[in-house]
Amino acid sequence: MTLRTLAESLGLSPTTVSRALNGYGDVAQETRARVQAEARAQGYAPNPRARSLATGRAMAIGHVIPADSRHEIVNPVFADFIAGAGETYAAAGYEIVLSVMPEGDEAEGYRRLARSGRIDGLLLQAPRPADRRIALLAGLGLPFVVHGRASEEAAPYGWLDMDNRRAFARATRHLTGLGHRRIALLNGPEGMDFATRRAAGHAAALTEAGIAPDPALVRHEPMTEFYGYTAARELTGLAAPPTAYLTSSLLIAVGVRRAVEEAGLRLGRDVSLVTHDDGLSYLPNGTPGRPLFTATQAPVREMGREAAAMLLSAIAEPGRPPRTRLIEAEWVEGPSTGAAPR
Amino acid sequence: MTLRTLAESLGLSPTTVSRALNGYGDVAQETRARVQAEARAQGYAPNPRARSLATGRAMAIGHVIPADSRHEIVNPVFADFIAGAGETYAAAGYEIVLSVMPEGDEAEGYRRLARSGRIDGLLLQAPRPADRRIALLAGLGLPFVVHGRASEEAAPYGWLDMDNRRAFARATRHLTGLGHRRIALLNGPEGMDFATRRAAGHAAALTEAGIAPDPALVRHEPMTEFYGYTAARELTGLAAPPTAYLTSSLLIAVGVRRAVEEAGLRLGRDVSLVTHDDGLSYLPNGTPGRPLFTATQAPVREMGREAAAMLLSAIAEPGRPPRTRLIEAEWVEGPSTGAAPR
DNA sequence: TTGAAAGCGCTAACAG
DNA sequence: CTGTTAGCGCTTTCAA
Repeated sequence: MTLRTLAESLGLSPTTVSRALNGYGDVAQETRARVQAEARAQGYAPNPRARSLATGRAMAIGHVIPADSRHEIVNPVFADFIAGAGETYAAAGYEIVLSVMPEGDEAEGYRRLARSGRIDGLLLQAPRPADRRIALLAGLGLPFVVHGRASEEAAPYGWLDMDNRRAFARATRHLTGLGHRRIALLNGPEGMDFATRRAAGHAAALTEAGIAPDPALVRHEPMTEFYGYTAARELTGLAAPPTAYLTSSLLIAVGVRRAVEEAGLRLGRDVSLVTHDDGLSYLPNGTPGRPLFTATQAPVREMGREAAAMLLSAIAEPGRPPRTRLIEAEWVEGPSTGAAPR
Repeated sequence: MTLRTLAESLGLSPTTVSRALNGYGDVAQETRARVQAEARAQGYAPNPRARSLATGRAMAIGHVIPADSRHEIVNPVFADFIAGAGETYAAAGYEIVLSVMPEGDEAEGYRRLARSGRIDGLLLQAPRPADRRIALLAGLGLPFVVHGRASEEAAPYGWLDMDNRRAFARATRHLTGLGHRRIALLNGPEGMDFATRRAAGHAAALTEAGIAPDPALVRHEPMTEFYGYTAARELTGLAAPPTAYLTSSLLIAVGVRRAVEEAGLRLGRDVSLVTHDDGLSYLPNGTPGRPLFTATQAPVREMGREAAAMLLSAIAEPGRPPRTRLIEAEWVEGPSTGAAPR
């Protein structure tokens, strides 16, 4: 079932059929109706490969996974983000092409991807403060949007980020407001832009409260329960242990809760905890209205939808200056905080 | 930079250049070397769209995400599986096309995807015991491999699954061997094939030990910490509470641990727990050699690699009877079990 | 309002 | 061993 066979069975030329189907003007109402009816009846679907070759548009967006990755797709944040983006793409007729980028020559990988013509745009995730991929992609002329930011990148580029600094400052302020002065930060991996911003927010709020940031209370690790557990164990064992914890993910918080309880303390009474939470469907912070932890919550799925929309519009209007969007995290009160330090 | 311009700059015909580049025979050694050198020098990369149209192969594999999904990509199991599969695809020059399937007319969605020519094969995840998608895809003639099985599907089809029944029977047997007689099963969502098989393994091992399965001790829910927590709370409150727990995921186990500890019991002493663990990089069961929980462990990433290989070979040799592969879970001893019931 | 013709960039018979 | 010739299925000028 090709455009041509369909045209023949209608006694029309492929041209007319194509125009009728693609909603171009200059086709008689009646002809268009006939064509559409026949197409539906025969179950005709245009071949995207051919269409793509003819139009030059791939109708697909690239998302990249580093091959070695423990931080990308495997982190449910990215999966939820992609799921959200996928909804937007699907509505616009775009597919997602997931590219597994071999380790090593990253630049060449991106270049190949751009040249390949398989995708019309790229969504970049997990940027570092001085991420080279941004200059690279800008140079390649492939439209892209970054999920997160590269804080040290001077040139303008499109991004959508959560206000990490503000969320962590707010959480810290909440804790200083309760009288806490030793507030540990169990952050994500060092070198990630979001972790840098979170640390900055924490430090700023401490300084604001007249507290000198204590490097011994700030940790950077992959965001797993085990890390939260071991870090909190060590911290509870300090001569002057923290009275409050700020954690970068629910899993870290789970680990902290465990260590704290093993140390004979109770969360929300002896020790306070605020965590960041990406609102993951797979890792819910309790049930709605009944959170497990006090948290700053980001709508990751929604962010995926929105980033995708930004990218699609960048593709549709090349030349436009890139847009940026900063999302505010919500504040969710749970039982894990509220207590003044003992 | 097209094949033609490259050919012109070499003074050869596009045909020869194409053959030289694609490793066909019938090209002089020297010509081939010259062509390859020039291609590299000019940074030539063939246009996959054109190649795809000419060959009829898309060089891409489809993975489907239901639009409503809380069970698919958002579950890190699927993400890790896809990451593994992606490695295999990448090595063979294939991309992953992630299709977000709108809710509702699923069948039509798959049909469209098959007709679209965007993909050469499909990897199906999260099957139900009587999953209609299998007959549908078989009818469409699109090669596919199922991650998991549809137990009630009679016709042969390719699949790769973990031996859920056996893993859960083994875990249960381990617990009955310790003398436990009230062994709760906190399973995954009802209706998923894997959950059905896990329940069957649990029941079989109980029966084998002369214990009548107690429906009150078997639960089905999404695999979150909250579920593990609430279910275990209820179970610890029973007149005759379970002395051991078998859980379908690490997050459930985390919830159980919490409920159990809140009830004043200690895991591994007062109460035993064995969990299933998919070996996720994002949700590690402790660190290697130091697990948090005793577990049956499946190598999900590796399964992804292998399923992808099966699919690629099904694509390469159409007509071959479909292959199937059953993966054994490993047994990992942790501190959460080992105790006889009190 | 419709159709003919010329590609999009590549592969694959078929000759030479 | 190399080149000529047709397509793959669709879009898109340009004429009619």
